[in-house]
Amino acid sequence: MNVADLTGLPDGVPEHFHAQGIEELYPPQAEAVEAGITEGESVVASIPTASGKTFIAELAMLSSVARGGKALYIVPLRALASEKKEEFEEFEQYGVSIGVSTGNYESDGDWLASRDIIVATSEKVDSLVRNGAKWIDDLSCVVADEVHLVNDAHRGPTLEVTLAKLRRVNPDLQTVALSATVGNAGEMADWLDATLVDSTWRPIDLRKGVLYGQALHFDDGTQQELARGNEKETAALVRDTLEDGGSSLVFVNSRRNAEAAAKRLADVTKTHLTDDERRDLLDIADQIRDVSDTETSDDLATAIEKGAAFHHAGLASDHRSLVEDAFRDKLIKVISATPTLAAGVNTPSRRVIVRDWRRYDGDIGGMQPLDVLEVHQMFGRAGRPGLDPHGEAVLIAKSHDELQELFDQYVWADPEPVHSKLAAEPALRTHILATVASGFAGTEEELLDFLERTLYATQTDETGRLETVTQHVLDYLDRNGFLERDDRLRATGLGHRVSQLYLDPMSAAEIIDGLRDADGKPTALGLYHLVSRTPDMYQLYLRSGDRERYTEIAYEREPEFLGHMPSEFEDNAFEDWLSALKTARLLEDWASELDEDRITERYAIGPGDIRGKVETAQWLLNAAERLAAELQRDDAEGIPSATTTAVREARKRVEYGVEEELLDLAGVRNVGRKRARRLYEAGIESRADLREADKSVVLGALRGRKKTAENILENVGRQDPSLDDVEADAETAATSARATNDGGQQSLGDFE
DNA sequence: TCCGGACAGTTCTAGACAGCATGTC
DNA sequence: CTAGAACTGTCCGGA
Repeated sequence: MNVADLTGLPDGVPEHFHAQGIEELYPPQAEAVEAGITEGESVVASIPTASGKTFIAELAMLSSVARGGKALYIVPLRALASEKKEEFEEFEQYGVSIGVSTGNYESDGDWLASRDIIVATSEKVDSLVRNGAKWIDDLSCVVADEVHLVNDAHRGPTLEVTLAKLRRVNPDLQTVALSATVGNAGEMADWLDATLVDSTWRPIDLRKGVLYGQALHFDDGTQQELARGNEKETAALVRDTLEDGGSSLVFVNSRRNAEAAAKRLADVTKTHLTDDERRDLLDIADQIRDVSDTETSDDLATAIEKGAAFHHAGLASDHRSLVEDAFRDKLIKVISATPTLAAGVNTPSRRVIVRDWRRYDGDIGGMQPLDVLEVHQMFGRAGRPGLDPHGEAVLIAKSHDELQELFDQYVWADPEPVHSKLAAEPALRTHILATVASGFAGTEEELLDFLERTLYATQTDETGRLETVTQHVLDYLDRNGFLERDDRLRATGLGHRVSQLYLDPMSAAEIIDGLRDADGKPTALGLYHLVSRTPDMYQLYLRSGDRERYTEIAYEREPEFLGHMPSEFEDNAFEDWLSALKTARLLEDWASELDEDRITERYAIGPGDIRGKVETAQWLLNAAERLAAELQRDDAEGIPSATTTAVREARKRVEYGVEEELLDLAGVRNVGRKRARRLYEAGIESRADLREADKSVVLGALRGRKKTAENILENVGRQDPSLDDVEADAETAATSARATNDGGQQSLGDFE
């Protein structure tokens, strides 16, 4: 089928595709068109990565928009939202408008309603439905990317329930689900009343193989000799690709391994760089160091100078995009990564090496082989269409037996079927409340009827399981005052609040208990601990020695904690409580202006983890504040206003990462925790001071950076922000330099 | 005296969505 | 329960 044969698209779009060099549709794309994708028919496309899924989505959405409709594209990760937005923006010239909505990147609500195509995460869509966004009713087409995610115990149910709700709101909704090749795509097609397009076709050839000793065995029966002295397998593979002019992606099973591998592989890549590349890499390394001055950041920069990099969730997001971009530009020759990269933004590579195919799993306390689906996702990163002759995906065997095992287990194996995880109690807790609160079900029958529309219902034969769990969950929600049940189901004011705030009801219950328990003004640590022990916060892991260390802190600061502290003999409960304490201490350190590198060192985490924890804490404390307000309204006991004030203060402190006295200053744009502290030390203690203060003192406190200082003065609304002819005050500058060195001396005493 | 290599024992483990108000891609 | 890479510490031998 030819692009010119496509009908139903906005004017100019077929020509646009043609100009892009797309003439003949790929077979799966043609199949999707035959299934009626441009005529509003629902389709489930189960096809490999990089075989033109986005194009299928575009056909569905653009034709829908051409008919006067509105399309929604659901992405699994925030990072993918902006990537997709950029791809779709090329259609703006044909009158199609694009909008994005994710938690950290919100376009104005009304503005969003006027967009033709909206890109959002599944959680954001869920939240928009809960909050009654009007434009949801106008949708004519929804595309769900990476639907196999319904298999994920944590985030899968959200996608599942969201799709069910969207289809319920609009029964004529065209549903397009894009999935990796999975074992049971047919079941998903049944669920969504869609035509199945199931194909393993790829635009460029993918050779899969296993390395054992010196021999690389491929699935087509060929073998390649890989000369290596005492070089490690991975290094030899990377070198071989490099000599062939290609780059490699190495998947390993822990962050530490990723960092260690990058360090070692840098010795291989450094001998394969041109002078130009070396210069560009130095520049990128500098940018990396600018992102954060932690050890992780420095290690990454050092590796990048030599043409290698690591990639994992402990990196700041700026780190990640710098690495991804430089890899796409072929400057970085190899990335060693944890699975973040397999699911993340598009980073294709000539060769993919899956070094570790087992991963530690805390639930069973040992190593567990990766899912076939996961390994295939990693494989799918091999080969850049149009650039590489073919892609290569390689596993590494340590014995002859393992060679055969890996072929059977991953190379030849079909991916597992995906299974709905909806029937788990934590998932239902939040979704049942939301379903009732946003009016999708007014009785238990209606609720069960709604749940019948989920993938879970189409997959299970086991009757009664869902009913039983639903009863448990309803009891729980009733008991905690989130809903009332007689012959009907009704969410209480509190229940509505919890649903809108996107909280797990269990988190809300924990927070409410804690706030009720507070008498007087709770401390920041107490509040950080409270939110850290909710199920919505990922807790830090207790390492050796931590148990003793935090037990001691727990007793020292016992009066500060809200709610009941489990006894030391309730093993699991106590451990969890201590993990939360460790997390709370991190937040307290951050809010006490402790340097980023000290924090990463103390908790053995990366700069990205600090941002993540801080962001979550901010969100949960905001929720706590609103819950307190809600209780004030319909509860005789209420929450004392001193508590609410303390919550707000704790949230602001964690948001800016500063002590209380800097809150005013840190709110000024371009003034972060460090600059605020320097200004304060120079005697400028508030925004008002900043507007009045001697300019040379301001400049001195900001270490003579004129441009920055002018911006800041402008942002704070100073009449005449110009700093021409102003010299930095020498004494202030000297003090400022000192203040930076031992800044954040508070609360250092407890360790080492 | 210093250094590297071999060896044994120890340590530690992936990921990341959401609110709100403001101000940016 | 079902691991394994990397790090740490120690000892030895050679220069």
